[in-house]
Amino acid sequence: MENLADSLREKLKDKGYKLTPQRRAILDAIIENQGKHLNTEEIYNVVKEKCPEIGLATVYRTLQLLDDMSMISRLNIDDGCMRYELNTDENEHQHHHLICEVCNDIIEVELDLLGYLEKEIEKKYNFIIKDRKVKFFGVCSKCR
Amino acid sequence: MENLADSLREKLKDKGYKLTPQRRAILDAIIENQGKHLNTEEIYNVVKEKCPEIGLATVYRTLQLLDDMSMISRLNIDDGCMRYELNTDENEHQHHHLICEVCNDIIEVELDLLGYLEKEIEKKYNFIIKDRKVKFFGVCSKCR
DNA sequence: TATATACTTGAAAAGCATTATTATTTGAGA
DNA sequence: TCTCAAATAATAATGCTTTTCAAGTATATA
Repeated sequence: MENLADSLREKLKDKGYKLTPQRRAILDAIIENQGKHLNTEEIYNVVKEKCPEIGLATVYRTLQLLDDMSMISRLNIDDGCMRYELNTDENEHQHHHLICEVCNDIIEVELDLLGYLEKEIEKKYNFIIKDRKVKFFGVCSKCR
Repeated sequence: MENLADSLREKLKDKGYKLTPQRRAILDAIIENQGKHLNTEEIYNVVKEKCPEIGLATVYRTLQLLDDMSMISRLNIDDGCMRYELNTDENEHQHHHLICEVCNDIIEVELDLLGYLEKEIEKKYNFIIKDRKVKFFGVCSKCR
C-alpha cells in the first residue's frame, strides 16, 4: 500500500501544503487503520507512538485539512465525537454504514441501490442531490 | 390540534411523569413548531415567552425524556447542535430528510423505497436492521 | 549565503453544546 | 392540608473542538 501513501503525499504538496513529519504521521496512521473509523483522540494516540511530541490541536487541524481536500471523510455516529475514514478510489463511490448497537462496530456497505429513490426525490421535490449520508442501526452478524 | 397535545400529556402521565408547567410549555412549543426541526436553544427561546423563568437545563432534560419516550426524535444535521421533530402517527413510519446547502432548510421526504436495499443488506451482511437515518444534501427547489 | 516571508506547530486558553450537582420548590396522592 | 418523591433553576463541570499566540521551520528572493 506504499502507492497510496505516496499519492496522498503528492496530493498535499500539489496543493501547496508542506509535508511535515506530523502530517506524514497522521496520514500514515489513517492509512494503517483503514476501515477502523478512528476518532480524533484515537488517531492522536496512534500518531503519538511515532511522533510523541505532537499536539492534539495539530491532529484536529490536519484532519480538517485532509477533509477539506477530500482525502478523508467525516463520519458522525452520534457518539459524541467525529470519526474519519480514508477516501480511496475504491470507496470514492457512495457507501453506507451499518452500526451495531451491541458491539458498536461500523461496517461499510458497498451496495448502493439508491438510484431509483434519488431519481424519485429529485423529480417529486425538485431537489438537486449532491451528497447523501445513510446509516443503518441494528445488530451485526457477530452479535445476533 | 388539541387532541395531539392532550394525547401527549396523557402519555406522560401514564408513564408516571408529572405534567409540570415547564413540560407542558415545551410540548406546546414543539407542537406549534411542527416541521421546523428546532434545536434546543430555539425551543428554549420559544418556551421562554410563555414560561420566562425556565432554565435551559430543564429544556435539555425534558427533550431527553420525550426522546426516551419516543414522543420526539433527534435529528443531527452536523451543524453543531441537536434538532428535534415531533413523532406523530403520520410520520411514525420512516421518513428521510433533504437538507438544502444554500438556505439550510430541512425538507421531510415521505418516499421510503428502502425496502429492497434493506432486504439485500440483511441478507448479504447478516445484519438485523432496526433503524435507519437517511439524509440527502443538495439544493432545494427555492434555491436552484 | 543571508534574509525576508509565509507556513506550521505545541501549549494553553477559549468556545460551545450538553450534562451533572445541589439546594430549593412543587405536584399529586394520602 | 400534609408529606415526600419528583422536578426545577442556577450554576458548575464536562468533553470535544477551535482559536490564539509565541516560537520554530521551510521556502523564495536578493
